[in-house]
Amino acid sequence: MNASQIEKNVIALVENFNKEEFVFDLLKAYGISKTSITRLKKGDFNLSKAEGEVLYKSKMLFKEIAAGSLLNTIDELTKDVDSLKHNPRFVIVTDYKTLLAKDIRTGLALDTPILEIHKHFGFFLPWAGQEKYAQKNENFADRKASEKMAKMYDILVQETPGIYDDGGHNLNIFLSRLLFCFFAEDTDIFPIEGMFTDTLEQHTQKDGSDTHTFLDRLFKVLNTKDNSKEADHFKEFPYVNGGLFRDTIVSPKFTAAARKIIIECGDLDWSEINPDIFGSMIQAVVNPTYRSGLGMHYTSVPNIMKVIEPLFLNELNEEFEKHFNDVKKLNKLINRIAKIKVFDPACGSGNFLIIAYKQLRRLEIKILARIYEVNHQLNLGFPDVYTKIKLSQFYGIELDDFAHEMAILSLWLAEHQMNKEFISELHDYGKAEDILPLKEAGHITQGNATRLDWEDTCPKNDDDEIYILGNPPYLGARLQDVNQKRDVELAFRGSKEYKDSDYITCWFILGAEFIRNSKSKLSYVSTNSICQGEQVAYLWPKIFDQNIEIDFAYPSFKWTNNAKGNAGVTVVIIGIRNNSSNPKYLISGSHKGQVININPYLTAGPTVFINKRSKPISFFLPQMVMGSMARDGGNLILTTEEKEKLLQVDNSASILLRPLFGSAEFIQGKERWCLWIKDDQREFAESISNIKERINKVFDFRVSSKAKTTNGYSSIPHKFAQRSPSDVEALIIPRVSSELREYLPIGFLDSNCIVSDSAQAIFNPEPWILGLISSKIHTVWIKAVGGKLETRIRYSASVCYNTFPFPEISQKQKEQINLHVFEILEEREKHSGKTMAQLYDPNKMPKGLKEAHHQLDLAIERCYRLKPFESDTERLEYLFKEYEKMINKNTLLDKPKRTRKKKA
DNA sequence: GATCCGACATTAT
DNA sequence: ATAATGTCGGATC
Repeated sequence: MNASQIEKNVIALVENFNKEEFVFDLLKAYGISKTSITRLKKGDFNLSKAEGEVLYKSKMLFKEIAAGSLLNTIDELTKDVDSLKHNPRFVIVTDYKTLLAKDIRTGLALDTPILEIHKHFGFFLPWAGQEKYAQKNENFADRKASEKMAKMYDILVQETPGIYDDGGHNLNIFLSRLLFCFFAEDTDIFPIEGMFTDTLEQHTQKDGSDTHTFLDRLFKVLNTKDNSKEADHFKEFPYVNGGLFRDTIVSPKFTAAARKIIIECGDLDWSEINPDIFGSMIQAVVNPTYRSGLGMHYTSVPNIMKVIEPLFLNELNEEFEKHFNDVKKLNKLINRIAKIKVFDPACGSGNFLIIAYKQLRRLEIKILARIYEVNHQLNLGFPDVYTKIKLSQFYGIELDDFAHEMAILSLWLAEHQMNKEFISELHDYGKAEDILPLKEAGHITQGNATRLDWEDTCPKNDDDEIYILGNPPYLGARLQDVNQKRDVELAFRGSKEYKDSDYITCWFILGAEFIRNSKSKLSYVSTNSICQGEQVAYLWPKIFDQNIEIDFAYPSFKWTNNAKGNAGVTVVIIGIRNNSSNPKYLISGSHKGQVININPYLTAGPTVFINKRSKPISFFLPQMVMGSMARDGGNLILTTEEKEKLLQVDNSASILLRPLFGSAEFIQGKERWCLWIKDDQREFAESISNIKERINKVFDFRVSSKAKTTNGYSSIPHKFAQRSPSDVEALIIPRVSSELREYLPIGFLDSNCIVSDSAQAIFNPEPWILGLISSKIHTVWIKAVGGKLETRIRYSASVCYNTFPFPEISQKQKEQINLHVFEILEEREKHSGKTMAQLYDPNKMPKGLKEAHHQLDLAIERCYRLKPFESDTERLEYLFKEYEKMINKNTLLDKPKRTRKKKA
């Protein structure tokens, strides 16, 4: 069935609207067969047992509700694990007035009056096997143009030795000018369509020998007011200026091939180019590491909107709604908008600035249209209007020279596009000045934002309304080079915590200083690492100390954009402002929840910083250590096949082999082995040639490592670099594991096993310790304060275990908990063929095991207090209070440790 | 000597 | 392709 037929069907459905049959009619409209629908109605296809729900495998989960909270219902349903097992493509909720739907695969949402559903018929096309087309062809023009430009760039660089001698600045300006010409000749900036490419083609030699002189001359013409004395074919070109053509640069020499490709570039339709992201794509042209993904790290428009809306756009829109009928106030609002400064201190090719610019221009259009409407009703005249928003309200800093050129250029392109929109939306009275000669540009500075004084780029007056935004670079502490390390050190003003902080913290600290005691606010897209684990206590006290607070946040979500390759990172969006009584919001998906406080873990609780510590705060708990770290280049570790092969050659080697348990081995039941050679066994070990070879390889690996500590371990190539106790029983706790499980998959290993560094261990453990660590209340703590690998649970001794507040319990209580632990082990034993991953699969966990855990949870929580806990929020708040108490007690006993608490 | 993290890395589906 | 889910070893404490 084709799309237009489906549209007709949906229109017919609306015209003959029938409440009882609605969902079935809808499916029918998309070509679902009659028999399927009959069986769905009868119930044997309906996988849901709930009243008013229809769950149709891989198609949809539908629910009708009485009037009320549609939004809450759809939120709940989209999280309903049992239903999602059946892979419904859409979740639909309706009260038969409004219909909300969510596309589970793409995350797109629909919110429409049910009688207007035909206007959105495309939303459900995937039922008919048709994906939403727009997505696939998005940015086609940008991509095509980028690919062509990349080709031209390669040829130029290849054939022009010394082109980089000035660091590429000359070439960057040259490319930027070319792009302007391509764009100008297709969008009425130049008086004749295609005049740049045509003139070049007609007035240069085919062999490319004079292309550069032509371009040099043309660029001069574009920078000259009076061209009357120029040759005829140059005369028609206008005066551009704006700084773009101000400086004299030398165009690179062209070959026939290079000239040909420049003409091909010109023949593309550049009017389709989208300045929002075009700059980022073109940037990839000169940045080889981004080449394969074409603009890998540009921020997608929806994500930019997530920053801009709560930062200032929502508030401006509310102002507009509030003064809808008051022309005076509306004019005042426009004047306010015309003074706002938007500042991106890591602007790249400017996409945040461009989107912000466009959004403000669109709001201005809306306001002007409304003013016109009111005046019209009052029979008042309405003079021609021009925009009051100027590119000079937009500020940026960017390290990369080419990107900074692109930011300036893209802002001009955006201005031109918005002028067109202004005129067409406000027909009759909306006017725009000629774009040429280019006037004010955005204030984009090239340089290292961590070292520059931001006020040199974006001057700050007392009553200025400045919005800082952007997506500054992330780089973990171990991945920074010396200069970047120094950048962070300077930003931290000498405080030692810089050493383990992500590179982006520079932008938070400098930004906080910039907005302190002013009307300005700030919001970035950031790696979520700064809101997890040890880093929280490094960065956030420095922000909050300046009387600054988090006013909105989007907790962790996965980074995506439309580029070919996506960066592997999970991000958050954080907005900060000077302390205020205005509301605060935690936002996720379509849900926006008002909360009393947002703490640096981006949850709604009180502000507490959990510092990592080397000993358990609950001092009577046994020490937890990391498993043994090989640092062997893989040479001391063997697969089962490798082990078998080794034993076939020499069976006596078996005394040197031990089963190795890291996280994957323990959770997923994988089998690996390691060579565990004691010093007095080394001679024997080296008598076996395969092992001797492995030891040599370990030596080579360690010697050639760039880490000094690893070099040191080359003296003991027969052993793991760092070894935790062997020949004792162990409690193993995976260092990284899935966040989807209800309980941490932990367990006991016998004394022959070696725990690898991908797991933590407690040696010679008492059984009740397993009970403590696998308890619900402990998991709540881990998930709140622990580090994460993206969103996965990352268990560490110093952040998770040593900080966990647990009361000192009696021997009798321990024995009580022991019994529950034995119960759990017994339940696991009943399914001995299953791996831990299977046993603890949140959907398939055996009932008995679940019940045993539940009983354990109750017993553990009774150690804290007799009154049962009602919710995880309550558990966490209680734990934070206990933590505070213990910290204060410790502070009295020994040297002070930093901890603070703010208002709840 | 011990560690927490990764604009990630690798395996399932 | 996308979804699921944890390695390995550096630089720092």
